[in-house]
Formats: sequence, C-alpha cells, structure tokens
Amino acid sequence: MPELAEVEFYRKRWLPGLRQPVAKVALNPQARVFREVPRPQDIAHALRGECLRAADAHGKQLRFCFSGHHQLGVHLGMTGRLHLQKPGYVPDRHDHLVFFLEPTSSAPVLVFTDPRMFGRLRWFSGPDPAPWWSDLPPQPMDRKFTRPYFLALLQSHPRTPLKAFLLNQDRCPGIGNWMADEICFRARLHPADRLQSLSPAQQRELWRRTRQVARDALRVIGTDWSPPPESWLFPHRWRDGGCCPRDGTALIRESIAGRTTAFCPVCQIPAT
DNA sequence: CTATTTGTTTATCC
DNA sequence: AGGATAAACAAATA
Repeated sequence: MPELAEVEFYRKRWLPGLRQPVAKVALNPQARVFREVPRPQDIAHALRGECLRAADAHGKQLRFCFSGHHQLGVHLGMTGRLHLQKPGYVPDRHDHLVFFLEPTSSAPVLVFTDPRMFGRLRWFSGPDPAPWWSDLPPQPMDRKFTRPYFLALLQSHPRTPLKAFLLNQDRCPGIGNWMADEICFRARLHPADRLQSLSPAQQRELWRRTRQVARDALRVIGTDWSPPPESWLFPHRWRDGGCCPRDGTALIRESIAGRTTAFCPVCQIPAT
C-alpha cells in the first residue's frame, strides 16, 4: 500500500515517541521482515535505554535514528504500517517490532505491523549514515528533481514504457502504482507509451505532473490521510464502473509493466 | 474453491 | 543490453 505520501504519514505517527527512552523491545526474530538483519536481537539489546532522535522518509524508505548512533531502516512493503498504542499494549500476531517507552505508565507504544511481511527492516550502528541511506536518488518533490534532470532520465531509457519508468525506485523513488496512474492521467499520456515516443512538450508536461502529483499526495494523504478529491483519478480507479473524472468515459483496466493499470481511453491516447 | 491486492527481487526469456 | 514476464514472498478479502 504505502507510496511516498503514505510513508510520510506513517513517519509522523511515531513522532510522539521522540526523546523518551526505550524501556523494552518486543520482536520476533523469525519474522521474514528481519531477513536483512543478521541478528535481530541486537536491535533489542542496543536500543534499551536509548531515545528516538529523528525520523526521516525518502521515497518508500524510512529511517529512525536513535541515540547511540543506532539507525533503524523500515520499508513497509505492501501492507506494512506504523502505529501508536497505549501503555500496556499487548502485541498481536502481525506486530513484528514493538517499542515500549519510559515512563511505561504513560508513554506511547510504537508498533510496526505487517501481515504479509513484504516489508523489510534494516539496522546499522555508527556515526555515519547507514549504507542503505546513502546516495539516494532525488525524490520527485525535491529541489534537485529539476526539469533538465528529469528529461535526462527520460532520454537514457528510450524504450521503457512510461508506467515501468515511473515505478522504478532508482529513478522515481516513492512512486507506486496509484501515483503512476495519477501522473499518466494528469499528463494525458498512455501508460504503455515508450519514452522515446513522447514529444518534447509531452515530456515537459510529464515532469510538471510528476512533481504536482507528489506534492498533492503529500499534502492530502501525507498530512492526515484525507480522502482524495473527486477530480483525481484515485477515487475512480478501482470503483466498479469507474469513469474518467474529466470526460465521464468508462476507465480501462489492463496489466502494464506487470501491474494493474487504470486509464481513460479517450484522454490518454497512445503517442505512437 | 477462485482471484485480487497502492511492493520488490530474482530468474528466465527474447 | 535492456526490457518483459512470471514466480516467489504471505495474508486478507471478496
């Protein structure tokens, strides 16, 4: 589920835990989400008594920095989420990492839940940024995601279908299935178009809309998960008999780049 | 029982 | 080489 806006929403959910020492860590080292952590129990031992100092999001990745130079990486996969519980919370079977903070009678409990376990936790101790947090590509809403930068990205993958390009986390970090469809919709481009078939004007429009969708998503969903406006493709795309909010045409659903893709057959005409 | 899912990685094929 | 495709991961939901 989580794309960059949902990831930002979840990042903020753990902020009430800032600056309160960890009293106890509950985790199941067997859980698949620890597959990249050699000794999951190290997390529990290292963090006891330490405080959450910072929480960062980049694309679909999260990093929680603790005192003692400990860094916890979180990728939410398809069904992962972060939430807050009351003191005395009893972890349920899909909670894989739980922080009980001090004072235990009043501090919130931080919970990472992921039923499908496509999510992933990472761990690094040291004063430098964790290796998995270095050299991350610019996000669509970043200052560095300039038009020349984006146009160069497009040029370097001429034969890639638009949807596959938008879903690639090395190029467009944080964009997932719904944002990719929203971007194609607003740019009036067919998601299966090869990048080389886009006119210069279409490429510029694509850049503009990519940035716009990222910013809008952060504002609407990243803040408080408000329902998306009816003018977006989002609320129509899975709706039974969903129609294009621009012209009322029945939306098409087909598999493009391996993912179910919704688009309007009237305003998203192939460029070729 | 079936098919679906807002993600990623790997193998295999073309 | 680079991209398409399918499978795998695993559980809930319809």
